[in-house]
Amino acid sequence: MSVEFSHSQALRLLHDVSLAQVREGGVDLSNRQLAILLTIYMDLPPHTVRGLAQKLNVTKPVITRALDAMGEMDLVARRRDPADRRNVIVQRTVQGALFLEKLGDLVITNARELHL
Amino acid sequence: MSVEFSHSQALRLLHDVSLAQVREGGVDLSNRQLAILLTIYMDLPPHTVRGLAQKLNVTKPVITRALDAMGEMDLVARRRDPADRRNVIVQRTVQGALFLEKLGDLVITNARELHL
DNA sequence: GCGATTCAATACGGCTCCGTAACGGTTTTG
DNA sequence: CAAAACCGTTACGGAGCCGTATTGAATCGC
Repeated sequence: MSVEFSHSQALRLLHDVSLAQVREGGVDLSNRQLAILLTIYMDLPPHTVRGLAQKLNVTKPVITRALDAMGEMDLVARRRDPADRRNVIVQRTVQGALFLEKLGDLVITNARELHL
Repeated sequence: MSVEFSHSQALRLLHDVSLAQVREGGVDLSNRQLAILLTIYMDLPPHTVRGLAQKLNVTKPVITRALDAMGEMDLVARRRDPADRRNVIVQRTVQGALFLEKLGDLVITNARELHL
């Protein structure tokens, strides 16, 4: 992308990416779910429910429910921490990695089309 | 942004933007609502319910409900088309423009921090 | 060892959104 | 000037997420 990156170019990029996702009609994540998913995949593990809740500034049930929903879609997996069995370790999945790969490609493709 | 724009940089940008929005705790739009809002503000008017439904590949009630929700937040406004009173013209609002301005700034700020 | 603490999950009532179908109001058609 | 077509909205039952409060399991502190 060029160094100059205008306001309307930023919004156009968001528009094109979100529009492509809506039109595709596939997985429809909320903003919260996306933020959780991206945090799991982009930040250093390990990820616990409590840790994610603090990072996102939301309550723990929000994380639990989001993991329920995304676990159902095989985007993330849960595992008990053997060292401290109170904790739950959130892990990546092949399905989740594929989804984010596709999402990243979508951003790059649309950015290129905008000559950014 | 540089011409080279890696996969992980794209996801990192999305992560930072969505995380900032979640942590902020303000308006929480679904992906569909965001796509509708950005279409209204980025594409050429006039915008009708039917036109938006076709553009986004969703049913009309989805648009009606999204306009209800975003109208309640003063992000968009509705007006009957005087020429053909069956149509509803969807219009921008000051509040909506401010929201998108803030969103665009968020993208640009995070892009700069990633040295894109 | 035993109470206090911490963890994730669950219960609960409420709200929003979903898709399908039906509905009134408006315009076009023949 | 009726019949058909079109537009946006509403009705309906179902599903998902919300925040708050509570639960059960595991660990810590004394």
